[in-house]
Amino acid sequence: MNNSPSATVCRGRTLLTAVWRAASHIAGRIERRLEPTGLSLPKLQMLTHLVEAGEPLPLGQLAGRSACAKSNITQLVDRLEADGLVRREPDPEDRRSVRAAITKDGLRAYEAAARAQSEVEAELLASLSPDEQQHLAALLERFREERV
Amino acid sequence: MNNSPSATVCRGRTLLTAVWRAASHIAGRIERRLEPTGLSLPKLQMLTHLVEAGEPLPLGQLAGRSACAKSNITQLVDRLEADGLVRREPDPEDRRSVRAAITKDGLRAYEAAARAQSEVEAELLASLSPDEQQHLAALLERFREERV
DNA sequence: GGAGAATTGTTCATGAATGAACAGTGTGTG
DNA sequence: CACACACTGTTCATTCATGAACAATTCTCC
Repeated sequence: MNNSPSATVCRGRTLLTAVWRAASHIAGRIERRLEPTGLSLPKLQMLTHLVEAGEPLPLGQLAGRSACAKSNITQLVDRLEADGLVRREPDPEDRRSVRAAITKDGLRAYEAAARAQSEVEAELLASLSPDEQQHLAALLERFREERV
Repeated sequence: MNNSPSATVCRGRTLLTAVWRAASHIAGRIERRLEPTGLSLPKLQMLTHLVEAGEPLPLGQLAGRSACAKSNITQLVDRLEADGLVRREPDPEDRRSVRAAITKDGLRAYEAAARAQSEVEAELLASLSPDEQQHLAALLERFREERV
């Protein structure tokens, strides 16, 4: 999704590309539904972390939870701050650290976007029975089990 | 994959994120293995289209086959041309059109990269029996069947 | 206590993607 | 024939992602 129906790559006929296409399809659907909220998937992700944490988070924490580079967070927070959805605040305990705090507007945007996301997810999951969902999750998990 | 172990997005605990994580994981593995060849996944994808077509392709064709924006192809071909892996040639039949032709260097790079890609795919697929692969593919396909 | 190492966030250069706007070219149809 | 329309690729502004280099701060340990 790299944000967006983003990631394109692929093609070929293998199972791996099927996984990739499914992921792109999902991300695309969600992002389209997110449009009216003005949030992108990466932005929603940031807000979600902040809401779930229930308190301002140091940018490094955000990078960790999103599994992405610190420099990416710097920029993402720049944009969120420009949108007025997040505020940077200094950490008195550690002067190296900067914490991101969600604003009232940020919370409002989050709520609408989270709802939209859930709707799409529900729609997509409706294609599969609970059993099938479980099975799919189990199969996907296997790719990550490294024996290397 | 935006390239890259690219797309990060995600998080949450749903099945959808499992799909996304699996895709990122696969892309990441392939891109790491591609590093010595100097090709990224998107670049390899372009070369693959050209090799499979067996002839120079108009940029619009490439955009269609990769399911991405034309402007992205313009840039991708710019970079491939800078690398000496592809050549732009005018189409005498239609002066609007520009065709991308793979060079000898491009073919060499493609061969090495395609080999690397196959290796990784084989490694990953080894985690699943043929039956499971089929099942997984079928399940993933369901997401794309729209009843909307 | 002070020197060296580790951590935190920023900056910069680059790659990959999008969409809007644009300039040339080709194709009708009246 | 000419005008309107459609198509092709490029340019531009923007987003999202990475990794390397850096400044400030904190930690460690002699």
